[in-house]
This record gives sequence, C-alpha cells and structure tokens, in this order.
Amino acid sequence: MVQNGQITIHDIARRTGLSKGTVDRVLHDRGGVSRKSKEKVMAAIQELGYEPNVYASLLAKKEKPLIAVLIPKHEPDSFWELAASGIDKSAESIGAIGVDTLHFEYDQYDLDSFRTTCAKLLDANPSGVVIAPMFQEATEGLTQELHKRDIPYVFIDSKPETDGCLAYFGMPLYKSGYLCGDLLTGGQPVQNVLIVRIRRDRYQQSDPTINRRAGFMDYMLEHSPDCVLSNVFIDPNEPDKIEGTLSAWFEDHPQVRHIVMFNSRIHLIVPWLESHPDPKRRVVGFDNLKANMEALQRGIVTSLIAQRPDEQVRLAIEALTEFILFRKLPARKDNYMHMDILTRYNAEYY
Amino acid sequence: MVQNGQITIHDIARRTGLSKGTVDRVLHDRGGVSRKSKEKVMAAIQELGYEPNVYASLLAKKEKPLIAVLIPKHEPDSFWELAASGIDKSAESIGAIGVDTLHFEYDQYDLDSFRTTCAKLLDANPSGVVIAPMFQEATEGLTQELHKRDIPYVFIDSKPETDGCLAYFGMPLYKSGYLCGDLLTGGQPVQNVLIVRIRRDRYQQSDPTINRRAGFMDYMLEHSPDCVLSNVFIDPNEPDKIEGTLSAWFEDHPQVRHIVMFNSRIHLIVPWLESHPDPKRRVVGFDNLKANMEALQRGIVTSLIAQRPDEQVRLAIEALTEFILFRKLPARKDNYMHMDILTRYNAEYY
DNA sequence: ATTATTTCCGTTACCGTGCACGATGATTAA
DNA sequence: TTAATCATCGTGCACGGTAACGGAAATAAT
Repeated sequence: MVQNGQITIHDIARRTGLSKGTVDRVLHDRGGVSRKSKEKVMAAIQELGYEPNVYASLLAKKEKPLIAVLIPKHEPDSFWELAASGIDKSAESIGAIGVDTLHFEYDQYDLDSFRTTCAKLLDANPSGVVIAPMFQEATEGLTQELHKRDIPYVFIDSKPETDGCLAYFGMPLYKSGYLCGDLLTGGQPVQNVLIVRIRRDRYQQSDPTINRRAGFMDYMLEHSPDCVLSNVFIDPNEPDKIEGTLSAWFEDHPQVRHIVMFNSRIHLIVPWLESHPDPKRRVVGFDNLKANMEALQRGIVTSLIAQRPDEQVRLAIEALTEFILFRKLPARKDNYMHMDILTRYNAEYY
Repeated sequence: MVQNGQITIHDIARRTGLSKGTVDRVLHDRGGVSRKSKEKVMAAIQELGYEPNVYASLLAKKEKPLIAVLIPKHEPDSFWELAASGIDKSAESIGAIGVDTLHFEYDQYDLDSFRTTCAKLLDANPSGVVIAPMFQEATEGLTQELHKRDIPYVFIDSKPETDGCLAYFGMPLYKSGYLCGDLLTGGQPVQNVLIVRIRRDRYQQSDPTINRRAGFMDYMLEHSPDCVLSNVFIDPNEPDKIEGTLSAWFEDHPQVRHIVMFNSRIHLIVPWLESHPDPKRRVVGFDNLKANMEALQRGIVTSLIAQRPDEQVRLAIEALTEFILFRKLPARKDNYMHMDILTRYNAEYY
C-alpha cells in the first residue's frame, strides 16, 4: 500500500481562507457562493492539484447507484441469455464498488409487455439504464421520461437513429453480413448458396437480419456475381418439420453446399446437417449459443460470427457507472464491437 | 439512487451486547477477545449477513492500493506496446475506484536490467504485481520475495510451470499454431509452405514461437502430410536486406504461395509482398500491431491471429484488484484467452 | 428607519471502519 | 493482603467528504 499525502478539501479551504462547506459547494456547483470565492477555490484546486477521495465521497453520500437493464425475455440457450449472463458478471464486479443492478425483461413480441416493464423500471428510480430496444415509439416514450428525470441511459444491440443517449454498443450489422460472405465462400467464387430463414412473427419490430443480408448480398455481388441465392423458410416453433423441409429442398438442389443463416438459430438445422453429411459443405451462422458452439466444435458448422454480448453489456454498464459516479463521458458515443470469427480451432477458449 | 439499509458493525455490536471495538477485533483476528464473545460475534455476522463497507474501510485505513506492472521495455509499434496501452486503459478505470498503477519496464535481453527493475518494484512496496516473465530463475527470485511479503501477483503472456500466483492470463500457444495452420491452408491440402523466421538473439529466454510452430506442424501433419515446409531467416535489425533475402529464396521456389510467421513481425515482409503481388497467395501472422493491421486491411496479409493483449492485462489487473480490495479469488487460476481471427473484413472495429 | 429577504458562508453532525488508548475486573506474584 | 500482570473490552478520535442548519451581512421592501 502507499501512503498518500493527499490534498483534501480542508487543504484548499485553509488555502483560500474559506470553510470546507463552501469548497464543497463549488465542487458540486450547489450555488450560494459568490463569484470571488468560487474563483479562489477553483484556483486553489488547480494549484494544489486537488482530487476528490472517492471512498470518502461514496461513504458520505451513503447511497448506492442502481443500474437498470431492460432486455427481452429469453429462452434458455438464446442470444439474450448470453447478454443476461454478461450482465450478471459485470453486476458482480461493479457490485463490489457499490453499484446495484436490476434486470427488467419484456416480451419482445408484445408491446404492452414492453410498456408495463418500462413503468416498473421507472418506479425503481434507477440512476442509469441500459436499453436493448425493440419497439421504436415506445422506446422514445421511455427515453423522453428518462431525460425529464435526468437519468442517463445507453443502448445496446441496436439503437434509434437519433437520440440523446450516453452511448451505444452494438455490432456493425451490415459489415457482419459482408464478413459472413467471405467466411462462407472462403474468398472463392461460388455457384450456389442457400439462405435459411425464419418466418418472422408479424409483430416483430426490429430485425437485424435485414442489414446482415444486405451486407451479404453486396459481398456476393462483388465476389461471386453469378451465384444463385436461394431462400428456404423454417419455423422454429415446429422443429419437427425442419428436417422434412430441408430434405425436400435439397432433393431438387443436390449441388448446393453453401448454407448460411443470419440469425442466431443455425443450431436448428444441425440435425439435418448431421444426418446428411458432406465434407465439402460450408455452413456459417451467428452468435455463440451453446448449441451453435457444439455444432462448430463437431465440425458441422464451419464458422460462427459472434459479437460477445457479454462484453457489450459490460462496456455499457461500465460507461454508465463511470458517468454516474464520476461524471465521466465515454470516449466515443457509438461503439461498434469487434466481430469474432469462431471456427472449431479457436472455439475452445471463447 | 437507492437507500441502503446496510448492516454495520454497530448493528452487530448492539446485537451481541459488545462494543464495535470488539467486533472489529474479531473481524480482523486481532486477538484479545474471549472465546465466548468471538462466537457471539461470528454468529451475529452470519445471522445479520454483515458485509463490511469497503469505502469506509479504505477511508479509515487511508491507504490506496498500488498495483505494479512488470513488462518488457518496448519499441513503438510492438506487442508490448499494445499491452502497455491496455494497462493505461484499465489503470484509468481502477484509478476511479482509488487504485494506483505503476509500470516497471525491463530490457528483455538483459538479465541485470530485469534484476534491478525487480528491486525498484519491491521498493515501491506494491499491494499486487502483474508480471510478464522472461527470465525463469530471476522471476522465481522475485516471486519468492513477494510471497515473503504476502503480496499477491499474477502472470500474463507466459508463466513458470508451477507457481503460487493468484492467476495467469495468456494465449494457448500450441493451439494458436494449430489454428494458424487452418487459416493458412483454408482447410485445403497444400503443397508448399514458407515459414519466415527471425534469428533469435542468443540471450532470449522465452520463445513463444516454439510452441506455435509445434501446433502448426501438427496441423500440417494431419491435414497436409505431403506438404514441404521451408524456413527462411531474416534479421529485423537489417530491414534493408529482407527484400533481397526473400527475392533470392523465391527465385528458387516460385510455386510457393503460402507464407507464415509465428511472431508479431509479419509486417517486416510486407514490402516484399507488395512488390511481388500474387492474388492467390495466403499470408498469416500474429498480433494486431498497427503495421500488421494496415497490411491486413490492404489485403497483403490474409489473416492475423491476435490475443487482445489489452484485455489480457485488464483481466489480470481486475483479478488483482478484486483480491486486494475484497479478498476475492478469481474463478479460474489459468485463463487462456480467446484467439481472435482477424481478416480484412473484421479488422475495422478491433 | 424598520422589517423582511437574499446572499453568502461557517458550523456541525453524520457515513462505517480502524485503531490507539485506557479502563475494568480477574488472576497471579510478592 | 497488596501490588503487579494479564485478558478482555469500551471509548473516542481520525479518515475525507456531504449536506442540513442557521447566522451574519447585504440588499430590498415597507
């Protein structure tokens, strides 16, 4: 440990001939200080190089900041579960420095659920909020209220076009589609590609796969202009039918050996892939769900593109904490996360 | 913010009919407490779920933990510079919670320099140390002294076989070589590979490339048993000669289009690669040095394997901080970092 | 001129722990 | 029996900062 001849507010009080109460007032801009005194204090702070003692401050305030996290409800092995576990992890570490965390989860297919969850969140009166938005308008309603109450918030995953948020952490969706094209083709021209898609619920508001598909299309246009792209739709609610659907399709297109999905559900087609092995096939999907990782390590899936959802939330929570505790703004407002390329050879330590 | 009905030592003092002095004594095992009192206090702590207030404790002790970091001295765009910048970043964030950080840098080719730097480090009397070891024996001398003084330490990058360190954060070297094989060959059998090597200084103690090469060899043995592996040595101290060396070699082996280096200096051969373009060539190297990244984005280098040195040190410092402040042991002792695969399509956001 | 407001600032009681100091009663030595 | 020793414990100040409270002086209102 280190002995610290720290400069305290007493020092600068003595130096200015004022009391520590006044010093505290200018430190926190609480008003009620004459211009002259304020200037003297500021000067002394500069000269002596005063830095507040975080411990003493936190102790005296005897308050714990609360960070609320608003994410979609999730099934066991899903993208949002990865995010949630990331929340728990960083909740632990910031809990150590005296910051509490609270999850709020809404049904991403139910606007009402989102609304009521927002209300609950506001009731908890958090000092900061992490938002994974799904419903454009309702989110705006929330952020307006947060603004009114002067509560900072950050977005993760996706974000409204313009917004007064503190920061945003997410994946570059278009680019991830582009990268996906490179991984699927291995950089070589390709004749046929099958895109497996999920019939979206009509209530679904935001769809990241649209941007990914766009990036993918552009890659293919540039590198394999003659490639035929086919689409097959499957229904995650009827997993039994998936194998049949795929088998039927491949009956007509036996030559297709490049398969891609732009959502996190590549694991849905793994049973079919396993029962129809082809060593030359290439399969690319997204996100490090457990089921996906297993398929990757068994060689069924060629590559996954992952975005470290846990790190996304960690950074989001960290940025929020720094702002709440120390009023420190994040270095960048828009933070695009690195896209991790996972293969069977580097999956082990992810 | 949230009001916290925290349990304090007063509460457990009142509950046991003792004074806070006594409670403090059992909390810190300072002796001078009867068996009966001690038991009563322990019981009350259990029942009420007492958790010490870190802020108050740190404030009262009026000490700031100091974390010392011991790494090799480094040139501008080198691996250890990446690590150093990671240190600065996390120093900032833990600085916010009142933890200081201090660099100590030694000449990795000079044992004496390591020794004197260790001495300086010990003089600073840190509460925890992060070590990037290069000299086996001298490192042991340091850790023994740290043990004596009861100072926790963690290793990064590499570590001695057996040691009482708190944790270790590093890259799985052998596996990274194996992965490297897959990236270089694209999973397809290959006829010829050129390994560009650096003539090591004879004083160099640890050489991560040995393990990487081993992993690479095994991959090739399994996937391209007939492949011819050639070695060419270059000297980083005479960059002017590199182009000549390579040109001379390729005169005799024009058919070789797979090139790999197992250290972070792939950028050294970039000038030659640029002046002898070949669209079908594949080049793989290690680490996200600026020069390497540029070559990657220009398409000169096919892939890089990076290990996020900044995250390595962040995790190391974080583990140390948690232990120093809260006596919390890290979840795992050996932490192998994820190997990042970088291509021109995902390099942008790294 | 007197009273009522402001403006500005010092005082003070905390926040929860750490630790030195001294007090108390019990035990032992003289 | 008296003095000295010891085990055991309570008291009180310190750490640096926060913010409520109230007082003095300056200004405004009557």
